[in-house]
Amino acid sequence: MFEADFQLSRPAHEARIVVAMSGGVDSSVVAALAARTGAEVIGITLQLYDHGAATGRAKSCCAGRDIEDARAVAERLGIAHYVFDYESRFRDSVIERFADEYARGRTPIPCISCNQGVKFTDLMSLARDLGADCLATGHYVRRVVGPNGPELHRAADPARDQSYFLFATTREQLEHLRFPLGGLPKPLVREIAADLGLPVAAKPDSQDICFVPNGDYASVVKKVRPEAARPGEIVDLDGRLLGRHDGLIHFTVGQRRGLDIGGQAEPLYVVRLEPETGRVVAGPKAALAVRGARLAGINWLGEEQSRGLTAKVRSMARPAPAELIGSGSGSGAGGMVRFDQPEYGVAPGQAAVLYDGDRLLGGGWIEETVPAELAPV
RNA sequence: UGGGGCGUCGCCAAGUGGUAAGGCACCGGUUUUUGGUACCGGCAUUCGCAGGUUCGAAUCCUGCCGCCCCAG
Repeated sequence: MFEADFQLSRPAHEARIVVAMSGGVDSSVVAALAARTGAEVIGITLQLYDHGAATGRAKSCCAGRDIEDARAVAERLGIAHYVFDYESRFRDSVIERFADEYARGRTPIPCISCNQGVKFTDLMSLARDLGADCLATGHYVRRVVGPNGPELHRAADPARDQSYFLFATTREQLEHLRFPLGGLPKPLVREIAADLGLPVAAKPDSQDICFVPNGDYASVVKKVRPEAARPGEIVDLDGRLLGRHDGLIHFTVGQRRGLDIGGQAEPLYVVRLEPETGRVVAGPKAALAVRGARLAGINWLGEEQSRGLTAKVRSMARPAPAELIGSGSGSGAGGMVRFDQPEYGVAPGQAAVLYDGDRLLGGGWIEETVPAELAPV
């Protein structure tokens, strides 16, 4: 049977591990693996949003049914389990920000806000209060102890890698975090769950935004920021009117479907959003090519580095050769990432995450992009 | 109310006697712990309308309707 290494600094039987349990297969297996080490294990589940509306949804997390699942798993494993109500905190730090970003014509990544705020700040502080040696989660990333301390690496299975969502993790946080699934293929995780008879073994993977029912994120934004749904014009690259839309919140850069403009020789994509005028600018795929992006709020988890990097502008992209130029020093600075080859569908509000091989060095928030036709950045 | 042109799926558009291409849009699915992309599948028994010729018409003929252009 698989034994996970929780990289504890003292004998397991003296250690206390807090596991963030969402109610899904992954974090349930983490709890099981933690229990198997002989350490004292405490499962914590945060109730994050309207559990009434989410009850019964199969592919959600952190609400209603999932909390019951987490509780059942903890019971099965014979570990302590606590549920905390973090709805208001989640609403402020994730949902409100999510809506604000869309209202500004940007495209947010709520999963990163959630990891940084609720999970790696609030939950971690809970874990500390409980005297935990570490906080373990079900993220598919690897924590590798290097010569200069812990490093964050991509998951062994690139198809499951979640490092993109963790780029803003601080060194302090990484010190206390553990990711026992980072080296495992997903099928093995399910196998472990099945072997242990965990009730969630066959539960579907979560997907889409957890607090958005039916994938209709625009209605969530409208509910929080009613003023964000202003109709406007759809124009081409030269400003010619092509059609109309029901609000910027329905679009993101690189999007093809939903423009509802026919009669074209080739597909039209959203090239950019103009919150000031309320216009959606559409153009051919070639107009999507960007050579670089200006970043803000850069976080360095590893050593600062500008050359020999690869960058991901979306979670499931293959890391593309890039360099970072004009970067200030230290975390929080701005900079410009330049891609060796053009990237497509890069939206402000998304993240550019930097790697050196498998190691995640850091990343930043995309403020604006540099079209490929313009002079090299 | 003289002349010319045009009317094929929501849009663009092939097809001029042999039994309706394609693109865009749209819809569905697959992929995916963000948005999105990509991929796969679906999408006109019918060609402005009504007659006629023909074994057979969107394609030929006649009439009507509509739109556009030129000229008055």
